[in-house]
Amino acid sequence: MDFLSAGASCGSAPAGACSVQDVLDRIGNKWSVSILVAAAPGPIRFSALERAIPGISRRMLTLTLRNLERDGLLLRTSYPTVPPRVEYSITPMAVELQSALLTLTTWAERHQADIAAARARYDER
Amino acid sequence: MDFLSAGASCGSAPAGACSVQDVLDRIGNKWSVSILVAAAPGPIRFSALERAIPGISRRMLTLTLRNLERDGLLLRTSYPTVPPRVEYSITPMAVELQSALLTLTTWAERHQADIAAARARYDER
DNA sequence: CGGGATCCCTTGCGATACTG
DNA sequence: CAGTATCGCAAGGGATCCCG
Repeated sequence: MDFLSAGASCGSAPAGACSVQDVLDRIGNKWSVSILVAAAPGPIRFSALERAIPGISRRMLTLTLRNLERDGLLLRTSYPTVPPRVEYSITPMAVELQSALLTLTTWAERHQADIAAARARYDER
Repeated sequence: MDFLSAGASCGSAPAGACSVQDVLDRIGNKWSVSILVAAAPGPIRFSALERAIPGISRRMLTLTLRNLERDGLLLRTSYPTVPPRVEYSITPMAVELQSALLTLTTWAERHQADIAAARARYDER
């Protein structure tokens, strides 16, 4: 059954996995979700993001911000002052994405114990 | 790979990103979703999976199957015949996960044009 | 302050060959 | 048929330094 039916062509994924894979390729990396969460609802400054996301490097913050901006999930606004000031806000599209991710969060929390149990059982052998 | 127990805290993620990150760490790789989709509702044999997922290598199919089985998302049943026969089925928990992913699919399809446009705009400069 | 450039290590993944 | 073992490349990501 393909209730995960896809619209566009998406390389070599089986029918149904395509669109999901597309999203995952964008936000399935180490920092995207953390940034999206931390940047909501915005605006928030670069240094504030850095402080809000423990463990992220300056490099990865910049890179991930660029990718999110490129996909239209973040809006970057720079003010040509001295010292410079840059603010990021999430777009309406990203807000909708967060709602979608909420479904995943619910699933994760509901089955977190089952997963732990399954792992324990598996690792025991 | 992550050998921490599933019950552990999500470490450095901001509040709210934790559970989602947890799911993404499991299925955010290259083949997990494709396999879950192809294996539904099951049972399906190893070679059938291999044929159903174009481009996957034997190695990655095996590895990803193991991880999914470990997390309790797939059930592996081997029949000690000659030649051997192994069947995989997705678990009820994985079925629920697919429903959750449907939300993401919907989002992806609805905004796929907007994303493409945002990218084009960004790349143009 | 908000990055870019460079270096380097680690991880993911593909290709290929072998096996019960 | 359903794997395992080994190799090697390339992407991901951290640390550090520099710069307008």
